[in-house]
Amino acid sequence: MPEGHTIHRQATELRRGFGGGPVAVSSPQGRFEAGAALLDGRVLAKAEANGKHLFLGFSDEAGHKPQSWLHVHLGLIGSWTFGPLAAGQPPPARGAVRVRLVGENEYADLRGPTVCEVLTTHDVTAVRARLGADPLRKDADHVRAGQRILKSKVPIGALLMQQEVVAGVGNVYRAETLFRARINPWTLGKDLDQGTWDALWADLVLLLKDGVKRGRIVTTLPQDRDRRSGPARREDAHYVYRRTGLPCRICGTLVVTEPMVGRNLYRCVVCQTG
DNA sequence: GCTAAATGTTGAT
DNA sequence: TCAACCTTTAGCT
Repeated sequence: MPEGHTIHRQATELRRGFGGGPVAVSSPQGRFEAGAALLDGRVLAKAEANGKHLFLGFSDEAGHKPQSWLHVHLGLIGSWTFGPLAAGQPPPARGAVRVRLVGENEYADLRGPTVCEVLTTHDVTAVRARLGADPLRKDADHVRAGQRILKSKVPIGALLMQQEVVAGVGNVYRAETLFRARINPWTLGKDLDQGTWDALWADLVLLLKDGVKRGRIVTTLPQDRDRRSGPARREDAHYVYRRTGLPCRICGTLVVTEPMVGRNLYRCVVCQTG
């Protein structure tokens, strides 16, 4: 379920499990053999996420700067799985493993990514330069994103999905943050004001951080859930995302879905008039 | 148990 | 504009 929070979580897990030590890199599936050979046996020096992009930096020796990077974008169905290494036993064979990392005590398998390639530090800088403000990064420039949004003739619902504007937000977060702000997703960027953008950004920071902590996306406030106490159940996690035809948690109007730039957009036409 | 759709992006046509 | 990626889950029978 890869929106930005997932990738940041995985970066942390990879850093914790493999950082600072040599990593055996292979491609059981065979589609990344040449790339794997470039990285095999080197030390994982960095693991960081930028929006939905993951960058693993490899160096020749511990403590050195990385010269080669594994760049991964999971796309729609890509995934990482992690597991402990049973002594002397290879990790379980299941599905098409594009990349396998084997460290001292654990392994990580990558399946189904859209992007999986080896880059130089220079290339990594170029990829990152194309990305917009990431709510999960301290170096995020939300003012710059706002300048772009507040003069755009594109609907805010589409702008939030543009990774060169805001990096890490996907279909779930865009639908939910716009509902929480009661904003009509079809409102053009230029028709928003600075205060509205600042509030939207603050909410995205809050939601994505919460997503990293939980490992899943929960956007509802406890008082808006069908069961108002205890942990949020899956069917209680969202206001509008994938709730087509169900009553809005606030006003009871049925949630509608309609395509926006080729993706399903969910909203409440009564609550979201801002 | 089966089928369709899905949190996203790239590259070919 | 469309296929590919190739897994997971929701929804149906």
